[in-house]
Amino acid sequence: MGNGSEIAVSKATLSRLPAYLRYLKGEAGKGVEYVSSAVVARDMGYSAVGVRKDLALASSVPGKPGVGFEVRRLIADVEKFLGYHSWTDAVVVGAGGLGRAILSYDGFENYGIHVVAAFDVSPSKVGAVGGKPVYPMERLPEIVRRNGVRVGILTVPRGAAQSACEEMVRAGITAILNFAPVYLNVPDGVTVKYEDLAVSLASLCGETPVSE
Amino acid sequence: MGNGSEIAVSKATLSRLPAYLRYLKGEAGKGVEYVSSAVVARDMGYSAVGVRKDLALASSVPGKPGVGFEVRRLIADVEKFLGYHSWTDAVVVGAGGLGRAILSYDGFENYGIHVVAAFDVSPSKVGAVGGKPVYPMERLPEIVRRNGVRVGILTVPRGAAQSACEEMVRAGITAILNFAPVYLNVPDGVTVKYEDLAVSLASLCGETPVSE
DNA sequence: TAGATTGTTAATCGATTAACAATC
DNA sequence: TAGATTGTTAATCGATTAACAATC
Repeated sequence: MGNGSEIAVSKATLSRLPAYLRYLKGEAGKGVEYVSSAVVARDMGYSAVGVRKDLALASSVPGKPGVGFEVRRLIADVEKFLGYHSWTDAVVVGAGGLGRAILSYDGFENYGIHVVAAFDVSPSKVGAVGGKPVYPMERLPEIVRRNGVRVGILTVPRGAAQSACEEMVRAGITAILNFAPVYLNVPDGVTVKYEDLAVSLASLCGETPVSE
Repeated sequence: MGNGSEIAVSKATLSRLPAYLRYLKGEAGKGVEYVSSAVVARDMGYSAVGVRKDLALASSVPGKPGVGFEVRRLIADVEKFLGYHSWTDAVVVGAGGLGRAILSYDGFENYGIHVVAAFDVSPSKVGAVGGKPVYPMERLPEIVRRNGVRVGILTVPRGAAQSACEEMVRAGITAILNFAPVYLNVPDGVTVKYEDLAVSLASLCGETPVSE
């Protein structure tokens, strides 16, 4: 679809680009103006050729032979490439510990994500957290529709996840970031991404060299 | 290393196994006793042959032609295969909103992860959350060493992340799950896994079909 | 110019898909 | 036995690595 001039970008590259961004921002903060693919590769544990291929794809300007890539321009290019400048609205469903932590999380704004509001079944949770309103669950459809929100962050307890998910889908949510450690049954056209903190941690442990 | 009888298991398979586990537990909860690769594939959006290859690797018993795999046994086998039954201790550094949410998170126990304690520089955070102690930061080395903890969960604000990370490494932590949205500089032998909530959400948004 | 570093083309590697015989 | 579903072997596909000419 589109005009056919799109560049094919591999999934693997796409998953690495946010890591470059994080690294480059760190270097920029240290006052580094140029980076070479060799240095980036060493610091990040990638191969230099891989880094060049990835960056060539996202950079608006080719790297300078003998010099490398300009850090500040590269940051802007990668952000643009990833679409972090086009804003996306999201809602949080479940205003318990994790939901509240997410409401106060300052990292989203940098990625073009705007958390609109949170929702909870419990009247005691209604109010505001981190400057964001927490509404009773009944208002979910109204607010999702009014703002045309497509993305929802699900942070309810395990047992409430499936039914909350169904409410979200009914309200018009089509992409769910699920923190509840359960499998969600969703209709076609709805994407679920599982953000299982325990799995992340377990996979990290798996990488720890097990000595004897 | 080892006795040479180890089976090569692809990274791709390893990353899918926790997803199978989540799905299988959901089915078990519904009372399903057997699943076929075709059904799993349809529900999870994989290919049936891929599912068979993955499950063959983790299952202790071959699937029965004409019937499929026994759900309960498969769950036990996959858990065993992933090593979720060998306990790993972990500490949380940073007892703010996210740190406290993780302390009360009930999902870790199922994955063989035991959160020992949390630490915070602020005296006002010291105490207990979710039945877990929160100690002042000074006690990190002592408690990490005494328990032989290798895994740390970093949930301090962005600006404090690098120095907290260094304290963790000094104390003996060799694997860090980093929730701060910054690149961490660590010595060789230390693994960092970036758990950037914003990146997860952004990548989810990227999968949302952009209409016109 | 010389040195460093780039981008590209070809070769390798790993993972997925296709085809099919084996078996409950 | 017949049908469904399995596991395996070969073919395809995608991504990474190696080799090298181009260029600041």
